[in-house]
Amino acid sequence: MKSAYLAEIRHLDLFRSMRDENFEAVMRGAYVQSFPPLVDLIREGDSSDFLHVVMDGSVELFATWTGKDTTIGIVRPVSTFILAATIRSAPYLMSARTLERSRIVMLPSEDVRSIFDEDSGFARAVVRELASCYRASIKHTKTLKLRTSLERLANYVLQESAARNGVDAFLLDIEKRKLASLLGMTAENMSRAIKALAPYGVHIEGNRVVIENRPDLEAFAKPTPLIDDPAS
Amino acid sequence: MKSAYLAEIRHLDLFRSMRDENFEAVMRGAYVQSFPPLVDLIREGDSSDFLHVVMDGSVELFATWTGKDTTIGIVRPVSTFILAATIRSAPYLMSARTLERSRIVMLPSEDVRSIFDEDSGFARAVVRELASCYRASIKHTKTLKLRTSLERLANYVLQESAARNGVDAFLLDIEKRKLASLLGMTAENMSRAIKALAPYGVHIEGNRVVIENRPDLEAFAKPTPLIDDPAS
DNA sequence: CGTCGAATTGACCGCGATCAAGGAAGGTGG
DNA sequence: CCACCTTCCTTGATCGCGGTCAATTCGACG
Repeated sequence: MKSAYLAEIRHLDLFRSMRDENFEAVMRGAYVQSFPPLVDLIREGDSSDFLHVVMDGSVELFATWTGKDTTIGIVRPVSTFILAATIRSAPYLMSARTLERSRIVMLPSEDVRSIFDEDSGFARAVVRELASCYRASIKHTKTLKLRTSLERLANYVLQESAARNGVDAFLLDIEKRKLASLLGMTAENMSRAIKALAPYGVHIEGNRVVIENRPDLEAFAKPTPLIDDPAS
Repeated sequence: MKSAYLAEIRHLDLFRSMRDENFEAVMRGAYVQSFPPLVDLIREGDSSDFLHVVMDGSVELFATWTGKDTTIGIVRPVSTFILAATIRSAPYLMSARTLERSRIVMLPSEDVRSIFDEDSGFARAVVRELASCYRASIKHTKTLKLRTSLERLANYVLQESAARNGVDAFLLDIEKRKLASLLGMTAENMSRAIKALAPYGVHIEGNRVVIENRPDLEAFAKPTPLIDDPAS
């Protein structure tokens, strides 16, 4: 594996505080693979053979039931996914597919579990990571159950802006239909929601988002750190 | 604190594998308190001062936004709640209130965190617990986004039956309006959903549930372990 | 260009929310 | 012991958000 990747992975919260020897051990069994867009990486129900790390590109996590499917999240570099299944040796609850050409590092789950058992620094990092994932999932539940689709979209726009240091204009980095699914609505309804947001000072054309009246938008969206702050 | 409580807590997955000295240390700062029904134990946004353990009674976890509120989960003896906030020293994402007269053990968060830092057995137990919470939350998201309210109710009935060794008749241990909120619907809609379930072989009168035709119910509910199995 | 998938738009429908009223059950006090 | 009250549950009528179906339009790419 390229040493540039090794360094990047080493700097992830998850791997930063583990001992050198253990990091090297877990990386010995790792391999990198490059995938075209729309490749299924894992399927829900499968057993967890690898912990995945996204180095480049992006990966969609989604779930399926009786033919329908819904987007649960998007994973961007550099971060891991399906850590919980790896730790619990349990079947994946979500499927994953690449959205664009992506480079993925795969760490054998068994290696991760055995290092986890003997490196307390790593174990603590895993705890922090899982606590974050759990809290993110609770926030997702809250926005789904407490807000209308229009409110969810408005808060999404504010979140994306905040993630870019509060700029008022930016590009959506996700297909609208994926965003619709993530926010729990249909693609058609997303189109209408985008129009319906204009009176509150947001204009979206193609993938270009412009916030023209932030006070109005915030008055409508009523964001709260207890739902919308990705940290905390 | 009564030693009976100590023994029960000691047998929780979370505390089972920590060293004796550490268990005693974290229990020294603990205290037990008995609450009447409908007492607010914590409020979302507050900082996490205590890890709570429900010994008797039941506790509702719920979240609020702009006046509305929704039930996220019900905690029954013997288990803990808001572990993630404790570990991350982050504000609570959910509020908690007693549903009935309840006995709660409260462990100072700071003690939990410091033991967590030095007892790797405990740290691993925390990881397993958090991974479970996270996976449960994902399952909740999946049922919300992929199913209609009637399907959610049907699967809830099957889950409760399974939790009682598959009996065909049992009592709801939660108010219908709470159940409605948990499943993401209104109390009125719950009443109608209960009626609508009768053709599939389920009859609910008061808090008495009777499954009269399990094959029909299962054919309609289409349960899957990837959403409905509380373990895994 | 031509093609294919995404996005948009319109028309319609239905699930579930809301509003309003009535009934059942359980607890309390006279 | 019973009248009363509170609380939850139920039922009916109506509304609207969001889903579905269908038909264009847009846009990226070969």
